[in-house]
Amino acid sequence: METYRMVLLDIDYVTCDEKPVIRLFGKDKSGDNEPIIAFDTSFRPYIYVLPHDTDSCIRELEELGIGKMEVLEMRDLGRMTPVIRAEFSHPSEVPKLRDRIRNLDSVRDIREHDIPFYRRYLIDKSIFPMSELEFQGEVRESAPLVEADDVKLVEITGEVSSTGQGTHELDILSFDIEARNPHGMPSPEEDEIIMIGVAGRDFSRVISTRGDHLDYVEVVDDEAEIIRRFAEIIREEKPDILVGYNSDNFDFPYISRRAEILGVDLNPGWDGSGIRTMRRGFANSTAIRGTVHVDLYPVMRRYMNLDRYTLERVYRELFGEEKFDLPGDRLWEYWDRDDLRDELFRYSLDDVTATYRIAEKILPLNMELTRVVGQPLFDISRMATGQQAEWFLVRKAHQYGELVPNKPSQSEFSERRGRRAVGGYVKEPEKGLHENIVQFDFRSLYPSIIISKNISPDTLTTDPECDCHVAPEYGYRFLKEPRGFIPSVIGEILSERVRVKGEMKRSKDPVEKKLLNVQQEALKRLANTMYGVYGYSRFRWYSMECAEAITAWGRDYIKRTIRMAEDFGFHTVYADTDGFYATYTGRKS
DNA sequence: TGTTTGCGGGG
DNA sequence: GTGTACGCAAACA
Repeated sequence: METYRMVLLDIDYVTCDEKPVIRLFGKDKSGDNEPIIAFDTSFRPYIYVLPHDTDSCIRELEELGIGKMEVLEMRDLGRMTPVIRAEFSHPSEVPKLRDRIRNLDSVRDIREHDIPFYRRYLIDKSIFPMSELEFQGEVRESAPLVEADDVKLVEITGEVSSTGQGTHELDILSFDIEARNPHGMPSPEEDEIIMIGVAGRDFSRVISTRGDHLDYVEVVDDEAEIIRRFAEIIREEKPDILVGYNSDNFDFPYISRRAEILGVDLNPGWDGSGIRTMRRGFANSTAIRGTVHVDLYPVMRRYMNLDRYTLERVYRELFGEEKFDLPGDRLWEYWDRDDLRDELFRYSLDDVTATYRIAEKILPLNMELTRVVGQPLFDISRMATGQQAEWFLVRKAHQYGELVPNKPSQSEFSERRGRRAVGGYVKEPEKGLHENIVQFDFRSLYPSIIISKNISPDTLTTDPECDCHVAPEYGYRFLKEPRGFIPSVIGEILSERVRVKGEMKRSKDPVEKKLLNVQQEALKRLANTMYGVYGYSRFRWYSMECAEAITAWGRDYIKRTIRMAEDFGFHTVYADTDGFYATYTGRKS
């Protein structure tokens, strides 16, 4: 048995002899950064059962065939409650049995029955994707469902833990396809792929069937060969991250369909698996096992506020330069005409280089969010910020011994929808040019209010006798003691941010300084997300009372501050939520 | 005024 | 995958 260290990139589970096997994909840090798959056969799924009566509940669960059970005390929205931790042999048992368990006479409720198995593993083992982890293991000749001879295989035979190390120089590969499109948007049913551009740290090239006079073009025989070569590059390079722009919904589905039509078998995954496209509601997501595929389009939509999110627009916004562009509907002409073809090659190369540059700029923040939230970058890059906050809280709940509330049912969801908390106080700006303006604003107003007023679903009370903070306008009461779950978590985030900022100030190394800056930025984003999620209708810790109380206190504070300023002779010209602008008149208004 | 539908990105 | 999912503007009733 030896100790291994690896940077965790991807995680999944497979079934072997009817048992689940967790597989961790990453780069070996105890070796020479080579690809490694570590697998763990010892982890089992479980849910929490809240009984009316513990003994009869255990009996009823035994009758259902639940073998392993443990009685625990956990906190449920502030109240200590006995729970039964019921273990299953396989994740697929959970959806099969949970409704029957929920409907047992002795059962009050069930919890944490919808946590994907790989997420449960990350949370329970306190390990973080894009960070280094350490484990005891033994090298194996083979691993469950792995058909590859170029990856190190290790069975986990001892404890898994985080080393706390986070630095790892990222290996990013970007890609972009071009198709011949004589009738508008290309359709994979009839329109061939003519180019695939790829770019890494110190190379960029275009794979195509033409263009052999250009040094950046790799010429291959036919379309099937373009696709095969692309999959081969991914398989051989095994980059940490593969990025595209709208690649979830365009490039990858297109490549997959063309490969299918042409009869090309693709296996770019570390385990020899192919391109997997999954339906996620309306949109798709596409994954390659081992390599983290990040579609920058949803990332950029969340990252900045623009009218449009075309690659051109986003690139201009980030770098202040124009990208080489061609009219999209005429690209096929550029391919067909000898005098225009070189421009199409340049366009392809420019697109893929732009994608790479955007990735270099944007991924660090997503890496840090991944490290803080503790879910895979693949998921984080596709999650709404509210979801990121929620998964962060699910992890914290496990750490604190708190039960995670269930997701809202369809009826709860539709009831919540449409209800909106009143927002911040706004005083419409006075028209005109104002001179000698003074400005005031609160630093992170809402997070501070949540902490100072202890606003949390588990501190909300109807007890008129309690020692409470009472919300203005609404009169909602929040216990002063003990500290609520969400205020504690926000407090943790903010003090961690203070620590990181201090370290940043002390640091002399510019690279380290930059990393620490991104770290504190990620923490700031997470803290600022927390106030909004109380009113987010899919949120597990949803509470309209909390959402309303926060903004009510916010309005109260800003209005009182404005009043005080006016008593000193200031005149407010404009105010919004957490700050205001004023002129000095010297007169009390 | 409230409710339903359609779209974004990609070539 | 312990699945089934966004958010907004425009069009419509």
